[in-house]
Amino acid sequence: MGDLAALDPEEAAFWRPLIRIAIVLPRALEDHFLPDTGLTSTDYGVLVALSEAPDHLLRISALAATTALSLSRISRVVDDLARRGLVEKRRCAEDGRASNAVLTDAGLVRLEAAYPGHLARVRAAVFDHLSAEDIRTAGPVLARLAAALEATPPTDDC
Amino acid sequence: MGDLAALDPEEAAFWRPLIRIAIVLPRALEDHFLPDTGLTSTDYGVLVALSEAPDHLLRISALAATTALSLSRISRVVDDLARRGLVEKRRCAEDGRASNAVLTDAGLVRLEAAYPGHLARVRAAVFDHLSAEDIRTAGPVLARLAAALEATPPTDDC
DNA sequence: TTTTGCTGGTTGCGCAAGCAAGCTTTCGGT
DNA sequence: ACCGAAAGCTTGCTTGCGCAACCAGCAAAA
Repeated sequence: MGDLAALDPEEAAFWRPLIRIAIVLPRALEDHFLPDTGLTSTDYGVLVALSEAPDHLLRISALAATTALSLSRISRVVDDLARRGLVEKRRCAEDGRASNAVLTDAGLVRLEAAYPGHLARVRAAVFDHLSAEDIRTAGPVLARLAAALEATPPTDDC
Repeated sequence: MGDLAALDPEEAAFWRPLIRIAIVLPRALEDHFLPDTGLTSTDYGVLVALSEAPDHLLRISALAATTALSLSRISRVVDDLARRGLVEKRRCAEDGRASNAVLTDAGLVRLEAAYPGHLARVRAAVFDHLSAEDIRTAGPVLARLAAALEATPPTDDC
């Protein structure tokens, strides 16, 4: 939703599409997740994060950070995935407060089954509409922006 | 959340930051809305849409489209804004089924009060971290992508 | 003019998600 | 060894949101 007046035209031409994408893209992908795979996009994100972790194992809190979800939400999502057998929840040996989530074989199978369809959706939604040149030029800019957003939390001044 | 394996490196370097931004950016902005302005970012979006419309007036359904929200959601949001006096809801004269939402003076005042703070947040979150060059090169790519996303709804094939 | 169907919007309900408070385990200081 | 504080979740409650079912007004056919 725009401000525009006080952004110069080039900023506005960057900003407008950006928030629009941020709003529309996730929904566009999400819509097909449950029907196609029996997984929420959140579920999928958790499974992906685990699949990329050493030993397919992550702390609950690490999972919250990498998925950008709250601790409370992750707690419930992991419980749910555990009940469905896609993940196992283990009390951490060296710290009795902590828990680890581990990807089960069933979870990996499920993830691999979901992957191709998801990839096809991503291509259809995004890459089919952009040239290689587009991707090469905009990629680094997006990377810088993403990095900046990750770093913001500390003491947000005015 | 990533796929990566089957995306080539440049695609992955575009995709990864993009979904991350789509997830993190809206939350980063949203967090300050309510405390700062007494408005949800959704409320704000509705007020902006009205402020840009001729006569500060839009059909409920048009509002749903421009804010990318469901009809049911918009219906409730507008009711709420109306109860708070920021918007007026009028039965449409030439079509008895339809309703129009009109921005009230109080609504405009509220919007103008919220604007500078929001703009500052946007600058702090986004533009402070990007060069003019970044904005100029990535803007058109984002515009193309946004346009493609708007156009997708009709019969999503494989 | 009545009936059938469509369009615009609203309401009932369920789900995802966050916040705040709570519980347990650990750690640092004494 | 003990006590207070902090870390790492978990649980209760509230909110934002969409879907599906619904109702009212219009429109086209009968």
